[in-house]
Amino acid sequence: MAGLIEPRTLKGFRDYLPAPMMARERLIETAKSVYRSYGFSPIDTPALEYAEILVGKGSDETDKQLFRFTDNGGRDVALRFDLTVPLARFSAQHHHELGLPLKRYHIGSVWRGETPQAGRYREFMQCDFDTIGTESNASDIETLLVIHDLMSKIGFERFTIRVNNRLVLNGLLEQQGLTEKSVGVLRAIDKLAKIGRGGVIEEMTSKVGTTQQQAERVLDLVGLTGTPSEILNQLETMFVGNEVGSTGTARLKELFEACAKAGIPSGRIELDLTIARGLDYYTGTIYETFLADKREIGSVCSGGRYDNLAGLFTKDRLPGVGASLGLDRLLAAMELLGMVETASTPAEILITQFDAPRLGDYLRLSRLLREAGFRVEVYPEATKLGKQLKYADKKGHKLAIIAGENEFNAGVWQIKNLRVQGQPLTMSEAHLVAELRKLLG
RNA sequence: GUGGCUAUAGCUCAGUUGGUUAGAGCGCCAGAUUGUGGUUCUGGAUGUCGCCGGUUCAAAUCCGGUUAGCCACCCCA
Repeated sequence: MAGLIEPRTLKGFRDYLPAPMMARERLIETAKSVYRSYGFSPIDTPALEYAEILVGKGSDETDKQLFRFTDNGGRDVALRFDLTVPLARFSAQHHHELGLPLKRYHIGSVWRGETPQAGRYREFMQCDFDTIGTESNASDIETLLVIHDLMSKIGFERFTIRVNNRLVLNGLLEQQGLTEKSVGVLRAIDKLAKIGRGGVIEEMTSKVGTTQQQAERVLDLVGLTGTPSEILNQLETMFVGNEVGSTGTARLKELFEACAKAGIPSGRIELDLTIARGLDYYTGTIYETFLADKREIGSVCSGGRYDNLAGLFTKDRLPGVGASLGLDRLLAAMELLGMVETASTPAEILITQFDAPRLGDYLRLSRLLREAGFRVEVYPEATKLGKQLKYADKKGHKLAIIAGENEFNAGVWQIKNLRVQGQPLTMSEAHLVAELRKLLG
């Protein structure tokens, strides 16, 4: 046959096979339930927006990475590259009808036309949650609690949420007379872990245009060590008379104290003055979450406070705070850490089809078991039993139910536990559900 | 967007200085076992060597282009 079209996917885009897709859906379910447990409501927005809504609202980089084109009606449109800018538009448009504060979560795909690398794709999913319309530090603290619960509900024990506050950084920059160059300086500081002290100084002096002395001084301050409270005490002293720095310090102090009282294990939250976040719109608290066992993969949940989210869309001032779970990156880490189950079926029970004329009985049982809350699949063909069991084994069903003439005559069902070796159980239908519950525990 | 590395069976890869019909392991299919999986044994199928073009008597092998993956820069989830 000539003229076959080669099946292929676009650069940076990919298919999801059942096993990873099930892990992905589980992750999304977990995220939703945590968000809902704090009272965040779901919303959605269109994937495609007028380009003017998206252009220039992120960084220069995001403009370059936009998937942008003219639609059939001649409109200049683009795919969203994050969920925050759509949220800004959404808030400006709807906050009057919804009221403030607005707590929303938003799970959806975003697109960036950047060069793909491991764990970085042109289409990926974000799971954002934000609190709009309040400047209260309580929301900053709650955001951190949500991140913490999210990570532990997903199943991570060894992770740290690094916290900082832009006001502290701004205070430092103000004292060094670097306010004008803050974006470049912060971007350089953000790279400290990656390129080292010398690299950061080099970048600051050559690219950003600070003096050697300014660069060193900034790094000294940012590199303060000790427990959070020790560092905060030093900052407090340093910022006497500096309002911006003092406010940032006070907010961080309240955050650490409240988290301790709320029962977050110490050590899971770190004060790290070097995290700056590249995004220009953050103005207060900043969060980054690292997996202790997969630090190199980068932050899996990041966010922060922005005090004027929708300034480009409305004169109403809409401060907010929130964070975004990097679903695909997290999933890649979980795969590497062996946290993803290998089963490729959601069904826990396979009913084999032994006697084709008994199809009705198999289907009746399957409905009865589904009614009882089990996920049940009936094998579609009455082929050799060995083949059906092999299928169950491969797909990851936990139990198989078998019945042929012998069983039907005796009025029983046979249960085979595929996770262990051994003799199958046989029992009447009356006892079946209870036994299955026990086996699937 | 810039630079580097890579591309051989469904998957992971081998293929010696270009030389006849391109290999292995795993997986897949069938049988041993016509009522019982994951172990074992036996047999079997599968490739225009990513794609296009060039050099050559001869290309999986060399050259150019292209597409995709990976890595670095940049940025970020």
